[in-house]
Amino acid sequence: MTKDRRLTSQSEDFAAWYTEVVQAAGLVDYSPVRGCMVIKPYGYAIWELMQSALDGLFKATGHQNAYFPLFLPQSALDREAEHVEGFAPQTAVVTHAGGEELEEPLVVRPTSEAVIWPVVANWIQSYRDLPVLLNQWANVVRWELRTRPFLRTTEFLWQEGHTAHAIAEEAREEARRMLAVYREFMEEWMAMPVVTGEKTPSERFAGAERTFACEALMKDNKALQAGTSHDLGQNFARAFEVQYQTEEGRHEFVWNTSWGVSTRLIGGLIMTHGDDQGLSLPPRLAPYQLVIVPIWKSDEQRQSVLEKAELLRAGLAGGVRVHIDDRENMTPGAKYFDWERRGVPLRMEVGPRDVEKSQVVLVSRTASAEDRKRFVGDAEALATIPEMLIDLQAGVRREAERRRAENSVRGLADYGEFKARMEGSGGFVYAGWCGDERCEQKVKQDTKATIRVLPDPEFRSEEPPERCLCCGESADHEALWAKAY
RNA sequence: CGGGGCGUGGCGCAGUCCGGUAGCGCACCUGCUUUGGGAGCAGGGGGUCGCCGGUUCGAAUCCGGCCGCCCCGACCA
Repeated sequence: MTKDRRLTSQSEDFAAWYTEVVQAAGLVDYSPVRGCMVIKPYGYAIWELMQSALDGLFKATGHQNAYFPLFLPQSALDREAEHVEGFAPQTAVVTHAGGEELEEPLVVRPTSEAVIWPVVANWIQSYRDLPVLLNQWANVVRWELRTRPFLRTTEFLWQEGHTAHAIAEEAREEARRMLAVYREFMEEWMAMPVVTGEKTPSERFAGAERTFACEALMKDNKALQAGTSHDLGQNFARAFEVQYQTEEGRHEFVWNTSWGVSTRLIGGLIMTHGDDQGLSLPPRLAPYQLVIVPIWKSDEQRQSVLEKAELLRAGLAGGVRVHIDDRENMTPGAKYFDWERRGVPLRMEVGPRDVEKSQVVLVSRTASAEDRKRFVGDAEALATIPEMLIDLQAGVRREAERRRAENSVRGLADYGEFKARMEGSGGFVYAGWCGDERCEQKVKQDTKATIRVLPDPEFRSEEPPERCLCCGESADHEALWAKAY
C-alpha cells in the first residue's frame, strides 16, 4: 500500500503537490479560522533559522529591533491617501471590545507605517536624531480572498523594517541596501536565486515612491515576489508630520523607507527545492542537517548502535544540527522515507555491521538513485560532514540557478510567441516595454502574466530590446514578465 | 461575489441512484515475531454520516432549507 502514501507528483498537479507536501512534511496544520494557518514545530524551526540569519544581517547594517502595537486607530490609517486606498479593503477592524462598541474602530495592522510614524515622530527633533533604523518581527493581518499555506494567509509572520533619513539620497540608498541584504539571504541561505529590480507604478506598494523587489522562479515556472523594499519619499513624513530641524535651523520632513519579508519565504523554499519525494531543504535552513537512523536486531545491538550514534552526535555538536531517530515502532526503511519527505539534507545509517567496521553509511537527500549510499570511516565522517553540508548547499543552489536559466528567455519580441509561451511552459521572459500601463493591463488580460520587475542592470540582456512586447512601439525599458503567485 | 466539486472515525475513501445492524485502507492501542528502503500475525479502541426540519414502521441514503470547505476567476507579500 505504498501507493497512497506517495505525494501527487509535481508534473501531475503542482498545486496539489504543494498543499500535500506542507502537510506531509509536518510544517503546517489548518486552523478553525478560514485562511489562517498553524505553523507546526518543524515548520516554525525553519522560520526561526530564517529569522536568526536575517536578524543578524539587519543588525550588521545598523538596525535595531523594537515592537509596536497590533492595533491602530482607523484615523491613523486614513492619513496617507494612497496607503488607505491600498490597504483598507484588506483590513480586519475591531468595532467592539470589553462588551461595548468602540468610539473609534481599531484596525488590525496590515503593515505598520501608520502605527510607527505617529509615535516615532516624537523621537525625532534634530538632524542629530537621524537616521532612525528600526525593525520589528511581528504578525500582520490582510483579509485575502484566497489563501494558501505560507504563500498567502490571512495572518502571517514577517519582519518589517522602517527607517527615517535626513536626505532623500540616503533613503534611496537604504532601500537599495536592504534589497541587497534580502538578495544575499535568499541566495546564500535559501539557495534561491532572485532577480532584483524595480516595480512598475501599478505594482508599487500603496504610498511608496518606488518599490524594489526580489523575484524568484518556482518549479512550476511561476514567479514569487519574495521580498520588497520601498522608498517612501516624504509621503508618510507629511501624513504623520515627521519633521526634524536641520543644522541651519530649518524644519524639514524626513525621508522614509520600509522593507519586509514574510513566512512566504518558506513557500518559496518549498517550491524552489522540493521534489516528488517531498521537501528538500538547503542545509543552512534545515532544522536537522543530519539525521542518524540506528539499525538493530537484538537489544545488545540496539545499545551499541545507539552508543555509537551518540558519540557521533557529540563529535559533530556545535557545527552540525544532528537528530537521532530512535523511534522503536518504525523500521529503518520507513524512517528513510519520512526524513526524505521532511527534506533532511543528509542521513546517516548506523547498524551492527558499521559498529564492527568503525564506519557509517551516508546518504544525501539530493543524490541520484544509484550510488546513493557511501560507506565512510567514523573519523572521516566526523571530519567531512561539515564540508559535505557546504557542498550540498552549493549543489542545490547551482541546480536552482540551472533551472532558472533553463526557464528564462531573452530577446523575445513576437507577442503571439509570448502568448503561446505563457499558455504553455511559462517561466521568465525578458522583453521590451513601452512604459504605458495600458500595455501592462492588456498583457495581463491576455496571458495573466505581469511585469515582475524592471530588472537591475546586471540582469538585463546584452542587447536591450527595441520594441514593446505588446504594442510594438519603441521600448523604454527591459521588463521581466511572468505569471506570478 | 460568479462558475465547478465535496462534506461519512485523526487522514484518504466506499456505501447514496434502488431506505433496513455504518464499512474499507492508512494511522492509533496491546501482545508476539520483526528491523540494512514504506514489517507480519492476532486482538482492540474510536464515527449522533456538516446542521435544521420533513416524508417513512425505519433515513448516511428520499424531499426542503441552511452552513462549511476545496478548486477555477476578480484582490494581494
